[in-house]
Amino acid sequence: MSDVGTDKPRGRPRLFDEVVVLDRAIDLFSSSGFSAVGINELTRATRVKVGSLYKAYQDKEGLFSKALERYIALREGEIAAILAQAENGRARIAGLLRLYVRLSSGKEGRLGCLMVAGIGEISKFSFAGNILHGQLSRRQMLLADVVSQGKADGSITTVAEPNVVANLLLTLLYGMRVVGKAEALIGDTDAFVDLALKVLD
Amino acid sequence: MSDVGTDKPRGRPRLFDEVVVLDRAIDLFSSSGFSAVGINELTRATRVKVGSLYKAYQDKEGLFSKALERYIALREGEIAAILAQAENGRARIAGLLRLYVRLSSGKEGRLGCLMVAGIGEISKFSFAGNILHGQLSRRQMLLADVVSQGKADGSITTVAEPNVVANLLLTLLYGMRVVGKAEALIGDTDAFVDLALKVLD
DNA sequence: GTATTTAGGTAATGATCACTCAATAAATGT
DNA sequence: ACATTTATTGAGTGATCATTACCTAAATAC
Repeated sequence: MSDVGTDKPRGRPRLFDEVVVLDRAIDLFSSSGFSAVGINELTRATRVKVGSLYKAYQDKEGLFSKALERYIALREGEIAAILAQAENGRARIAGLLRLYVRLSSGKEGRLGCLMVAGIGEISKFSFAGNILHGQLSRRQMLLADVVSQGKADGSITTVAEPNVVANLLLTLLYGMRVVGKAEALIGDTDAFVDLALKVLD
Repeated sequence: MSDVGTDKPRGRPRLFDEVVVLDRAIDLFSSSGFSAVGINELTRATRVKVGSLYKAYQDKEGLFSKALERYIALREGEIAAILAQAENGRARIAGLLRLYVRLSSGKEGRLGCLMVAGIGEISKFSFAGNILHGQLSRRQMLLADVVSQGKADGSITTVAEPNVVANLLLTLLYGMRVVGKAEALIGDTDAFVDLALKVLD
């Protein structure tokens, strides 16, 4: 074993835990949006001094971008786990809908979605805009893929094109995050998911 | 005729056109969010000096609230017209879905939805938060009402409760605004609407 | 050892932030 | 005419904004 890539980094090692910093940034940006969160607030929440923050992330959008990438990775991990344990395409979609109902309820719902927050200010981003667009299209493709699986395994019978179904599901997922942030995703959540699944018939 | 309420106002008349000011504010806040728009930007766009703006609206949230109220009134007007000309409940829902597809496409889609922008920063609002919550619940009730009408006239056959259907439709409408802002509401829009209407079957 | 590299910490940058105040202007009421 | 009311204007408020420069600290490389 040559342990490639494990060689010691050159300068002084980082003292702060990047994962913690990004998680705090995720929470702040999710609940208030990019512009509403100041560097002061970020330094207070992360306990990382402003100089270190700028050395590590160049600027505010750089920090936002890294937080967004971590947010996406975490969510995609959750989703992969849900997809893996479901027995067919329809069950996978049902699992995703249930996940987003949960994400859009209670405290987590009020916190909000970093993707939605980012899209709200997408016009002012350079690099972060690419991340947002990329994630939207990857999510759309993933949904279309699952719909195709469901059509193949017989659990999804709609004659609609997988891309159209995926578009509608994508819209539903992010719509839940908006409505849930305002605590307006109320009522029988099982009935809500069952109803949404009708677009697969 | 006594022309009640038409008596001349007491002091110096307003020089600026409030409708124009609010429309500019709607555009700015919709596309960037509340915190991202500065007073400077608002004075430049409206050509109203900062002092006059503050005399008229007290503070930035006051201006945002008035803009939001106008935005809601305009949209509800559009919606009322669409509902009035449709022959049954299902056609009314179809009309609303088509409206939001249009709102979520092209330049208007990129501009974004002021409701969604407001919800994104709802935690920092006092008065504006009530407007947002109120509009969400009124829209939810309107949707449930139209679904009930469709059930009564036979054009909507689902056994799901109108409230659940309304919740799903509400989620779809705002989801379209999010996805549309990122220019990701693509593909066959007629097929999209047809598919969404399946939740009424 | 010394040089190099990277991070931490702090004070300070100019710009912009939301907001206020006092003076002036233009209308109505009596 | 004169008092009252409301709007306009523009300078000025302190606070906060994102960002940088500079010095020190801690690691590796030679």
